[in-house]
Amino acid sequence: MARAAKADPQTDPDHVSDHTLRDLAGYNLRRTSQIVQADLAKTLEPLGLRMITFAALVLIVDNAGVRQTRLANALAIERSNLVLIVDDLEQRGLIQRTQVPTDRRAYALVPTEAGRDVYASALNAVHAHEAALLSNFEASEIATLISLLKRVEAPRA
Amino acid sequence: MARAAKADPQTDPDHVSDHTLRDLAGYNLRRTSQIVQADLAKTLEPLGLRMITFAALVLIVDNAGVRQTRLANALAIERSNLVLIVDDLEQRGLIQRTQVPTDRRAYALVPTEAGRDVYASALNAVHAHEAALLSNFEASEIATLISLLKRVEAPRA
DNA sequence: CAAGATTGTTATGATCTATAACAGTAATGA
DNA sequence: TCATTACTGTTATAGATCATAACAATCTTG
Repeated sequence: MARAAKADPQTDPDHVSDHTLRDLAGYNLRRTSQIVQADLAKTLEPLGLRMITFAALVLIVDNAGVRQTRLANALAIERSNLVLIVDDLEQRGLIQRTQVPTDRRAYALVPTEAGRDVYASALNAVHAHEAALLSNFEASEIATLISLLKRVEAPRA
Repeated sequence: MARAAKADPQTDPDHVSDHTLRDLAGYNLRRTSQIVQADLAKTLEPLGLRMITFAALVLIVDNAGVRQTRLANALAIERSNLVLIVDDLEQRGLIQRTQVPTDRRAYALVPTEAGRDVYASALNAVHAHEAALLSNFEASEIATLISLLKRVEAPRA
């Protein structure tokens, strides 16, 4: 609990003070996000999923039949960048591109049984990851954090 | 006030439900961070600064004489990636690489007068940007957000 | 039916990041 | 002392990420 003397920022001549940056919400957001994303990536790696691939799978399972343009909008990425992500999920047999009877341009994205299985285990892994990451937080504090993050985002939605 | 009928998520057949992702702190963190970073980048662009270049300049002004390895650690980036950032700042005449008498391998990074000027105006711009971004937040809420973000990061520091 | 808009796709370039290797220099220990 | 080891800044490189433009096929609209 007591800080080691040599690590005291006040007396360590090599300490780099970053209080100016740490007063900025944007900087803290960036740093925290980087750490959590890196950790989350490690959690999903054994399942063969990247963050964005996982997110796409979740939305396809939760919204069976969704089309690519709407999925890209929901993920806030470009349609063109979604193509390879959907290719990936399809090649792994987790989803399928099925024809839309009323529009021959579009594909309805539907999960396979395997896709639903991976969805379930990936979600479990991510939930466990978050519980560990936030183990020193009260449930109400996590709710507050998420609520505040959403409110920052909301005016621009 | 009242939501337009066609935009009601409950009745809009094209609505993509993302509640599963929105329950995850990591996903909200990612989305919010992306938005804020993009906005912040626009704020700094007129000053010829990128996010990371701005952050480096701030730390050099606040820690005159800091060396590159420590600066890279403070910014949580690789030394090799810092080189071009320092090159950039030096070529703009905002900082200087000065020799360290006790170690001929290292450079002490010090701000120029111009660097201090850009620091001041960039910081003003960023503060104004954050005030606008968080205009619907109480001061205490911003403090809470920053505090929570730091606590997520802290155990891994 | 003609003009315009939309869907998924490909190609491409910009940016960002991590890794490995290197020369020069410093620190360490036999 | 001097041989080994570690550190500093640097270069080169490859991977990942992302936005933009252009395209054919298809749909919508006037």
